[in-house]
Amino acid sequence: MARKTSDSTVRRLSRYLRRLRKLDAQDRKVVSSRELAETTGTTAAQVRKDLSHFGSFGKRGQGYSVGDLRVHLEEILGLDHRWTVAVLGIGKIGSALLGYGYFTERGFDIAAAFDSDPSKIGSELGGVRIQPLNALEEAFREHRISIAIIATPVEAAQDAASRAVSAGARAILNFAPIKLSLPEGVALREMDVTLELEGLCYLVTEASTPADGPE
Amino acid sequence: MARKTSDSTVRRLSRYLRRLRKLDAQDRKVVSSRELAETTGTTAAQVRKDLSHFGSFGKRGQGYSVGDLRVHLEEILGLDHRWTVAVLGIGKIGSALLGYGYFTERGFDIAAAFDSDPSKIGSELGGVRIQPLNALEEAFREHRISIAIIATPVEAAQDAASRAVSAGARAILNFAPIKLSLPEGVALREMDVTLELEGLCYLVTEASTPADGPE
DNA sequence: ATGTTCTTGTGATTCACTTCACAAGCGGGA
DNA sequence: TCCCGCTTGTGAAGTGAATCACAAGAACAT
Repeated sequence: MARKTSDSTVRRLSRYLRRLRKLDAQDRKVVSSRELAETTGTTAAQVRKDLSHFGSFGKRGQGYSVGDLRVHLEEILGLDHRWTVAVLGIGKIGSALLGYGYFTERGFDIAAAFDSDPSKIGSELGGVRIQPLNALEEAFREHRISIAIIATPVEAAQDAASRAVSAGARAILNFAPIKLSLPEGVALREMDVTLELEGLCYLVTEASTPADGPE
Repeated sequence: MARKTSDSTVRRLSRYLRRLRKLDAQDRKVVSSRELAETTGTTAAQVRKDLSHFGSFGKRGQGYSVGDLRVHLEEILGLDHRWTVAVLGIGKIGSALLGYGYFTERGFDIAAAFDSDPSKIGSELGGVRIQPLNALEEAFREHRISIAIIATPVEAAQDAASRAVSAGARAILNFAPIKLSLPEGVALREMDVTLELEGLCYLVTEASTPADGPE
């Protein structure tokens, strides 16, 4: 089943799941596609299309069982078990990630942290000891780490990523403002603050240029 | 000119600009759509389509002038002047942002920082003094802040955002894992680490389920 | 001049995602 | 049992973005 699920669909599924977990915590039993849509910023039809891609989880006339759908989505997204991640580069962003509370709560454990700066190595942050890069291979093997978060300065990002991949990483979350080149089959997502800020600048600028027309 | 530029186009323009600045620093004079495409992860046709949306900047047979195109893009994106931003919520992420070096370098100045925790107020981080939320309106006015970065805990995010908007913010960059509701006309971009991580989990999981067929 | 080579700019086409619209089905009440 | 209100699941239609493909044009050599 389920061929070629687009990135945007996956992102929406995550949002649905987030909502479902909240509803579940509130002991809600059922939810309609309409409500799910409104609270996650999409349309009812979209919700149903997204879900129907993976099976038929609802009851006509009733809606979806919060608990069941939650379990289904967790399974679809691969979130029915915890994930172990590593952070490479313990600068401002890396440090923030090590102490970021939502991770554990959402099923992600940071098992290892790496930096090349000798003065940082050995210290502990958020309960994780910072190790030198040459400990990377062993740590990845030992903890079965499959996701690497790249938070190094831009010059070091490609090397760090390549190294993580050869050590076994199958997915990279990249905070460095650079286009990483990775072997086929390694998943990649980017988090680029300045890129998003620049996008906002465009929107603000565009909205205030009296340049053209109504709307 | 230029009606309805899509988000994805704007994002690509940012990437082109980033590349052009680098080429400019290396004293490169011209660049082809092909090279620009390869170094930013898209196709030559896409680059030309994106640019032609705003005008005709290249020379047939030659390519684009690095300097000229850079200036054009900076103007299009509204990056021909500096922007002043505020950070709301000085927890892990907020602190990281205050010290994040790339901002200044990229034309963004953090002019103000706010938190509700009395123990944080008054202290200085990255050269910015942390203020109480009730100083927000005045600071926004004084510094003409148009972009607010929301880095509060999820419960406080909607309030913080609404307040920033009524104080004059015209764009919000939201780090809190919640769908903000904002008045029409206010630009919004989201940075959600767990959402991206979950997306990666899906990709990794999908890639390793022998479930169905060959590619 | 003329031809060759190169790269842009852009209509036409293809592709993928979203929205629409409605039959199918469930539960509850009379 | 039969009807009615409600919501799902899903083909069909619509929309918008990415890709293709090629004419237009620029430089340069001969």
